[in-house]
Amino acid sequence: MQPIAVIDFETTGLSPAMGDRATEVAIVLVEGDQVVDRFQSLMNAGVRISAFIEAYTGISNAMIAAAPSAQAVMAEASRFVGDAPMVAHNASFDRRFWAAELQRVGHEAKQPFACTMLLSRRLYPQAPNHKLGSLASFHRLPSSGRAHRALADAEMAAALLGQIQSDLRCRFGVAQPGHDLLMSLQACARHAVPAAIKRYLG
DNA sequence: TGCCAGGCCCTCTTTAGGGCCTT
Repeated sequence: MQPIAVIDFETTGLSPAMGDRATEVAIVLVEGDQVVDRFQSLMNAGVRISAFIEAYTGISNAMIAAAPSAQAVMAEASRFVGDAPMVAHNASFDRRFWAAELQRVGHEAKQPFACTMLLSRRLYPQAPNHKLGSLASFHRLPSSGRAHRALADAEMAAALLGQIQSDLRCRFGVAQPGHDLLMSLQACARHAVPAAIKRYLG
């Protein structure tokens, strides 16, 4: 069974195109329902962290100063992920930083991304909202540490992915929901989810 | 407690605008 790499970045802001950089990355490897490996590291990209971001993430300039270089961390993260397809919550955000930080070390971001936020909007329209923490509460998923730190959020996203896969099995009878089904579902409008499942099952 | 961007999606729409979500 091919593992899925669930990733979460902490960063200095919202846009690598505006000069924002990653400050921490965490990746959780999932096979079926099981977390089989974890990678987490702060990273020093040589940029200052604003007071707002420090309060938001708990990651300080002192912590970053003592961290390994962004180049070394991203090279190791790239090796850790390999060719595994990837998942993130609001994946458009993490995909941009994944691509931007890898480009700086000469690596290509070739992995496909599925998004637990888009999938949750399709599968759980009754949820109060689709923030990661809210969905974790909605599903009563276990807490795994301080919110807005990379490993805790990656673990939470992995647990949400497990919930999604479990619900696909129960609601639609899909035996082994894989990354290809997740990609298919997130590309469909909300009302077309059953049709997407039907196409997936052939 | 916020701004920056970008993709998705809803609706008072489609010749557009704005909310959500990520840090």
